[in-house]
Amino acid sequence: MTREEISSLFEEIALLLEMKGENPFKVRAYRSGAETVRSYPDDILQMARDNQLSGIKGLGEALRDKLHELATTGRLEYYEKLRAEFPATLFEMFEVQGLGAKKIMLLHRELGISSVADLKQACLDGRIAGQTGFGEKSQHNILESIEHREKNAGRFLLGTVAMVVDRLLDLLRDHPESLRVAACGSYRRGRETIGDIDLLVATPHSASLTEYFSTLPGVNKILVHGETKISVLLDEGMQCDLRAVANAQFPFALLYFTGSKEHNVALRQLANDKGWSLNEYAFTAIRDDAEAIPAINEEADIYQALGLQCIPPEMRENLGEIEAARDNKLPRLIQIGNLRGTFHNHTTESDGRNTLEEMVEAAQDLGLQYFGIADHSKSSFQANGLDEERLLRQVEKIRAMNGKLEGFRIFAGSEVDILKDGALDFSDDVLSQLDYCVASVHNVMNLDEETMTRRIIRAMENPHVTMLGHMTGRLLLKRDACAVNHAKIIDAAAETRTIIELNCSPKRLDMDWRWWHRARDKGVLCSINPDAHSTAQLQYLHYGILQARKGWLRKEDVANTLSLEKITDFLAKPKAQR
DNA sequence: GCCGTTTTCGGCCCGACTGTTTTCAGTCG
Repeated sequence: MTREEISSLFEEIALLLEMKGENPFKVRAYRSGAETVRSYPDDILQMARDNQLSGIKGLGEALRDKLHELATTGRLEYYEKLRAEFPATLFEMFEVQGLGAKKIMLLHRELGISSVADLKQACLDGRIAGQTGFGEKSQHNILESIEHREKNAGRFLLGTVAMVVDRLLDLLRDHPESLRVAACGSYRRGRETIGDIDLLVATPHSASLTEYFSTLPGVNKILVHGETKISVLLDEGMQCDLRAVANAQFPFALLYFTGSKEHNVALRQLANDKGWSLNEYAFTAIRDDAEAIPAINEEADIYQALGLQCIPPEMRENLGEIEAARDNKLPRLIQIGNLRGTFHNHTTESDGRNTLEEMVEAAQDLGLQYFGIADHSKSSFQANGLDEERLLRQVEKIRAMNGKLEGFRIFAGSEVDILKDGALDFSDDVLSQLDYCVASVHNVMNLDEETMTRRIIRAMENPHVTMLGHMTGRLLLKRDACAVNHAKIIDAAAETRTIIELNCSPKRLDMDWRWWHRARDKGVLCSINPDAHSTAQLQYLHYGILQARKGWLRKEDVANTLSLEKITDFLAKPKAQR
């Protein structure tokens, strides 16, 4: 068993105990045990096998024994017995908003409900309202949440898909007959959620590639299997289509399967104007007076043939990019290599998994010149937020570390909670001792649009608020964005010289790419922030770059492309002069 | 179930919100 699997197993035990109505502190012990296993900075599995676990905080005698059993036998009798007490489908009910262990067990006991499907039927029959603790409103909300869940079924986060795609592309490259491979579709366009994966391979022997693909590890079920196309269901639950084409067709297929559909329609119209048709295989002359068809080796050649600059995949949404490419006015989009630093990162001091030192080292390994620490503030109890005293101690520590660093600087900040009325969780006096601050909403997310917008703008008006964190609080596929007036907030950001964050966590990708073009034109600066809770999550920057590119952002629109010297000057200036 | 210790058991991060209820339990962050 892997560390991650053991960690999830402990979490599942916590859930099972909750359902049994066990002591909540016992439940918490398993949750924190799961976290300890997940983040322990040494080979904890080997230590478990060697019975060397004593002295690890959060792992007492009971959890140590269980960890030892898991590490040596791969099984846990305690868990298996616990698991057998409940129907397996009961767990999916936790995905319904507003339902926890208590209510799920009540519905199971009173109405025999043991799956989301049962639950939906019971709502439709009106059997939920009237149960203890449930009324009409609860029944309505449950139904709404189930429908939301159904609507998003079969969609996946960009970050989830990226890992699967990387693995499959590597396997395809391994095949001796594959010449070029690529992922297309909404994945290549950097959409924040993905329906299914579209892969493309150039090969002289299509059939052997599709055959090979059908045998790859992770392929769960074959849906369609032809000579040039195969569709499979992967273990992760997503559908994946592979097209195998001749090398000469590759650029056309790449363009066609990348889309978007609307973008392709517009391109075909341009081809028609030249007397050609355009499909996934080639240009074909369709009129006697057609222009000569140039040689096409790359996707860029197709755009050139149509009289366009090559349009980056992220921009292909038919939102003005074709006109811009025709007029030679495409923006020079930001690239990952333009980033010089990043703000909004967490450490073990609040709810991160790595220490300040580890996070800084990871940032240096990435080649960054500066790194901002913004742990949670005191109101975020659930995230172990820092109070004034702990924050100022952290600032002191950062200042001391900076004294020993050459050509690299740590900026001391805070992710300060925006309270319900728009006030901040720290006084101006405390905030003024920081290098910068990210202000974010973490609670009372259900205000009406006007109140929420006013709340956020009030926070931005504070002279110490450098940037606004994850503007809408959305959790992709899980929780809708808060009601906010984007346009008003963008205007206020321009007015108050407040940076807006592009939060790169694949769960958030917030503010949404659709608004960045407007923000850019208003002169609002962006900060591409990973919201990293571990060293590994610094890689989230890649997703942020994709979103920034979708939003037409250039290097000069993003604050953390500034050199260390320039960003230092920038932060030292009063907000109004930035 | 863990921790700290007043070594044998009591305390364990807090608060808002919701929909129920008629004073509060459950959920969520």
